[in-house]
Amino acid sequence: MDSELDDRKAAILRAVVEEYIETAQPVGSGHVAGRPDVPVSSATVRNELAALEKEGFLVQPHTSAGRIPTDKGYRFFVDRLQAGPLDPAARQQVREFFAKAHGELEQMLQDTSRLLSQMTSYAAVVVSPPTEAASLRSVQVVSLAPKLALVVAVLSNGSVVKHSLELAEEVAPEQLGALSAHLSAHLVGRVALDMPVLPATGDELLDRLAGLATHALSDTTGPDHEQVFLGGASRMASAFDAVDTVRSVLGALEQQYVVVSLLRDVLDRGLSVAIGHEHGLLPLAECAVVVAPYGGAGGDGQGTIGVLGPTRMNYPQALAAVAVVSQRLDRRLEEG
Amino acid sequence: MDSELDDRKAAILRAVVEEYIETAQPVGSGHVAGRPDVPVSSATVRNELAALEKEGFLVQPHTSAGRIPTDKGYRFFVDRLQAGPLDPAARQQVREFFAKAHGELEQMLQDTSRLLSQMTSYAAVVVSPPTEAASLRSVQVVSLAPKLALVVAVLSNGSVVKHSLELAEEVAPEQLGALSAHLSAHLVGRVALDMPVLPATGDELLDRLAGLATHALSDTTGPDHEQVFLGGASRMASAFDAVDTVRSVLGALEQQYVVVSLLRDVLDRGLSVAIGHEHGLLPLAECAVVVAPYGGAGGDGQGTIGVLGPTRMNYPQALAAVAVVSQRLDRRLEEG
DNA sequence: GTTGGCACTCGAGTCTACCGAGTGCCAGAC
DNA sequence: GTCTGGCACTCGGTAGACTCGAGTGCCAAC
Repeated sequence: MDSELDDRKAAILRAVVEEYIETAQPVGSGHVAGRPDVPVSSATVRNELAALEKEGFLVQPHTSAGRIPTDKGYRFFVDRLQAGPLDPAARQQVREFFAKAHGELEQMLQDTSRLLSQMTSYAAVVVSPPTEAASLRSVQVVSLAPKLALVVAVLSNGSVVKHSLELAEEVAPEQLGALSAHLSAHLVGRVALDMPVLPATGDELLDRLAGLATHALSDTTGPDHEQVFLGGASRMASAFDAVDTVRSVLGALEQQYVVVSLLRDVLDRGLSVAIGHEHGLLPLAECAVVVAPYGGAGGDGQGTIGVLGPTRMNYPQALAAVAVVSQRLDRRLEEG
Repeated sequence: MDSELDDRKAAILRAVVEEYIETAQPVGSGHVAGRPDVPVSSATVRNELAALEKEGFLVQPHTSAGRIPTDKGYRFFVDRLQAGPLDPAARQQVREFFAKAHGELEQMLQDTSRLLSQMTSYAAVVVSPPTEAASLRSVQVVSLAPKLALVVAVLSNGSVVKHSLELAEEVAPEQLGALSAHLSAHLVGRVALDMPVLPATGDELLDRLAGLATHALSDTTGPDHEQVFLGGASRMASAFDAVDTVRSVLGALEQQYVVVSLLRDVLDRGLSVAIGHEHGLLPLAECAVVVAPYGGAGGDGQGTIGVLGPTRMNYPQALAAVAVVSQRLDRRLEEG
């Protein structure tokens, strides 16, 4: 890495990033030179700015304009960021939220995405923990129509999965009862992901239905069945002024699998922030995302939360918000 | 009503609306005079335009510009609209969609909102049928943690509702089993909305838990528990050029109860189209909505579908799309 | 009642000039 | 050497002048 910048360059770069995040205007040497941590003249700053531009940390929209950070510039800034504490008002807001948060997991995650969005004034995403790691607490098959039944399973993390079964012939309610009992006996307590082949019972119809049901269950509990809760997408409209950018960003957010794989990818690479082109998604090239995992302690699998904003987002605030919310969510899930 | 327009005025108004919907530009007398159904000179058209403006059907953005329809102008246009047939390509698209649509109700409704959005290139909303009218097919209480249980109910329309129960003391699994049986015996087959007070069993704990559970169920199956599926919200970004409008519209769409009550309100007033200020929602003042009910035949309650676009939306297309999709959805739900 | 003609209006686009924030570079000071 | 003040230069943005053209309202004539 050539990101060995001397102290002064680092201070100047940080100043430019901070100023640009605040004003959204290209930053000139004069604005930086005034600062207490940059005790040199604007001429010196200009020389340094030129050097920083040559090294790829800054760009000039055009000659005789100020500088704007590149993705690389933001990256340098974020990497040196010591996590500042969240401001007390926001802290209080989080505390109150989790004091009141009760009831269904899904509802809470949805509300959490709203909370995060409100705290940061960017869009927020909460991905539920995958159901793979959870164990089955209950399995039941319910008849809906003569040739239609529904498998309903309750998992240890409180989520409920269901899948309809289209039956080739009519099945008597008693047989569905026997099926439910058979499935319960062999599946309850097992990890949801590995659906075993059930032992034959001698009853051909029962065995066939059991096969259908286990197949259906592994369909709905397998990977790629995370739920995505998106909050505050409308705030992306204020984050960009080009209406085209807004549309492409919102379009990308509508595709849940894009969001899920983005967050997963970032975490897999050991990052907590991905800026602009660092993640490969073209429609989100002007966005940065701040992510954190949550859960996983109780063996129930990890979920992810994230904040999505423009690359010139308020990183300290976003990092602090994501950190504190993920911690609280952790604690909450451990309590059950 | 003063909307007694003679034939020529009506034809001119229709021409202006059509032209404006197509071009998004103020329409001048010259463009209208050329048409086959307006066989008069532009001077005559000008006189009529001035009259239409005085009666409130049109406005002029500024002197010496063409005319733009008002909400009242669109209303007149829509009321005289004879429902044209959907173009064959879209018809085919719908057919294919419903041929493939299988599985869960929720998934299908979500996909339907995407379909509608794609057909019209506006945002689309699907509100699930309320669970009030459905009957209970199964009730079960499952233990999640020592002091936490989950009531899970399956309804006749295939939806599954759940509600967590926070218990004051630890309850043995056998007792939850007894509770499930007790609830099943008295609730299965009943309409979800009217939860009765269960007869006393002599077991004080059981009765107390049963009370908790029925209360929880009426909580989740009562009114205001419709699910809302929103598709293609990002398309609203292209519908307006003011970024502020986009943000306020998207913000309104994020609040589900706003959407639900908007659609319900429109249907209650016997309308299938609400334009601009006709519905009272300020953030959606520049939007029009085309709605239709679906379902309700099997006694399972009516749901609603709708298309939301700018007031200058393509009404014939939207009306046709909404009509055909709601019909198909109807048929689909009757099949089960 | 309808029409062609005409004077008028006003937004949009083009061109110009100007201002000012910002740059790069250089010569001199520390 | 490194920093700094000075200076010439660049270039986007704004404001004013001008033109163009689509559109209007009105009136006299058919």
